[in-house]
Amino acid sequence: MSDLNYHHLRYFWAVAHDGNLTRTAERLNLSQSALSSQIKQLEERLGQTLFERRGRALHLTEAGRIALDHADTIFSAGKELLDTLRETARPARALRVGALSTLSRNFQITFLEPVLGRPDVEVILRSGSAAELYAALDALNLDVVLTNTPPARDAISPYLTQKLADQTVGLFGTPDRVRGNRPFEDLVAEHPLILPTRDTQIRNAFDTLLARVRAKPTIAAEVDDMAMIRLLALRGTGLAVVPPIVVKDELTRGELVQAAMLDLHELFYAVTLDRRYPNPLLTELLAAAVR
Amino acid sequence: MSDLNYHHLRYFWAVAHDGNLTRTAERLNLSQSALSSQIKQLEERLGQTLFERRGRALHLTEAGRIALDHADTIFSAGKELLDTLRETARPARALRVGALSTLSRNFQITFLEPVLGRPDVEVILRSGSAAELYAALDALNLDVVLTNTPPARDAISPYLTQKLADQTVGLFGTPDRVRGNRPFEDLVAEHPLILPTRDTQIRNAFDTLLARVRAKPTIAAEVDDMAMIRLLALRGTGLAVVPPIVVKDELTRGELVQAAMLDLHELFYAVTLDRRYPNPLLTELLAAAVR
DNA sequence: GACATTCGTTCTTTTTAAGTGAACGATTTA
DNA sequence: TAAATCGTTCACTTAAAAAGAACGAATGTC
Repeated sequence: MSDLNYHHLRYFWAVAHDGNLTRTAERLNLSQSALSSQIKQLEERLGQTLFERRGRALHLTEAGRIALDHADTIFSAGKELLDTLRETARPARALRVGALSTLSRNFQITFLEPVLGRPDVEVILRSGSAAELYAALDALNLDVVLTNTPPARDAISPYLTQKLADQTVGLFGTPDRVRGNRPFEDLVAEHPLILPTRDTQIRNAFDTLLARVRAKPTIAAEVDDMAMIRLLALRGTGLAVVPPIVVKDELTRGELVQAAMLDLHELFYAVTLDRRYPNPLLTELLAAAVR
Repeated sequence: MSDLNYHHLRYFWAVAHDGNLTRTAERLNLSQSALSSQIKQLEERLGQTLFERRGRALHLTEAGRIALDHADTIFSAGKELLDTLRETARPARALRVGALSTLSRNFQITFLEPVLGRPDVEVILRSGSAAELYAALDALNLDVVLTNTPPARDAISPYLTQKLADQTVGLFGTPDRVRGNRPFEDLVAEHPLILPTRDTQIRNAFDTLLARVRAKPTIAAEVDDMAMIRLLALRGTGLAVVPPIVVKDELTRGELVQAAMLDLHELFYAVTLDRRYPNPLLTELLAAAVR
């Protein structure tokens, strides 16, 4: 049975990360001597010096580096224990969701529906750019990021990406603009288009489709916000290139109609960190989304 | 900064694994009340009960299970820290090698050469059957297992297998037995053979070769020990089917000569566990072996 | 080079946490 | 039903953590 003193190890860990004993002591509201003597005791217990005293500075020895690696493991697990129990203990359990600013609100609502309105669940929704959202996910400030552009996949990626939905993309416009059943080529030749901006998968696929039929349409707008695309279509600016969920309500009310369905798909993803103890609410939502 | 008390957590961890507070106290040479009051303090710090008191027994709550999982992580990292530093601190650093009993000693020496004779390195060599060696590897009593038969590969295998050498197999005999340049079919028809036992890759491949030339040789011996094959060849019992490294010295001294080289290969492997902090000596050896 | 400042270490004393043993209540066992 | 067992609480004792002063060595400034 180990009799490592974890209290001493934590002081070592704090000093090792800071590199200066006096400053660490101030930060922890301790005297220098408390730190100094307890790190010394740890060194005696381990049978090796962890710091090389060069001048007034402390430099990690090889043994110190080994100890620091293990201490990182130990104290991050300790932090995660506190965080997890803090959440478990809350009367209202929290689910923190980040969504790309440009992502359909209807889609977000549909995804969150299983937990919305429950008295024991607090949903915290944040929107932002991909970079902002992934930073927050990394900092454990978000449980999940909803996006239509998954992060790059490589061997060292800390992310888990789950596909939630696959929406066929269509052309939509006001009833006066959309008459009868017209071929795609004619539609894009006749009507100005309201397109997503270039850095989206829909846009890329759409441009490919245009190239294939050698079309050179008038582009009325390029917008990075689905809600704005919807509003522009509603005021008659042109035909919108979006998944139907974006304009669901307007379709129901007959304010917008479908001009054509395209052989294009927008995919929706949930991106999470591979956490040892994932938020149970999230597990629940992801399970519901794939049914 | 976390202010979790790891000393309290360790007591909780010990009781949780044992399931009985009194027995745990005895084992740790403490009073019951020391355990009871410190676990109570931990519960207060965490804001949740970790044990449900049913009758006189303690049962883990959900929070208790979460805490136990994290504690397992924490204290196994703590143990590994102690183990690692204990090894690092030894004046003679240890490398524990297991080798299949039947494996060429010359090969073993060649592999270990970079660390043999160094004053700061102690090499511990064990031989045994595959099953014995893998059990010792699993129990962390060995750093590496040298073998000519790698373990089965599957997704949950804890082993890392590295190929070290690829030796072409030949026929070897005493000079009086080996005259001129004879075809393989003639050699095996004329001379009794000294073969590895059936459960080896060499033997399997050799039997296939025999079948291909429709040969029915006289088998003088089937041996599971390379050193014994060498001795039998030396005393003129027949032609030995082995990689040259097995009879390296005898070839140099002219006590044995090569009758033929075969289109057969014996592979040598190093098998290790995927450890977070591998023995540096081993890392060094494996790097040298592939150069 | 002289002097001032800064950093970490050591020592003694004070404060806080860990541990003991007795008493007790609740549960289990025979 | 009585005895045994288990965990909890309390008052007290022991051990560990922490403070503050003194000090030596290194670093920085003029």
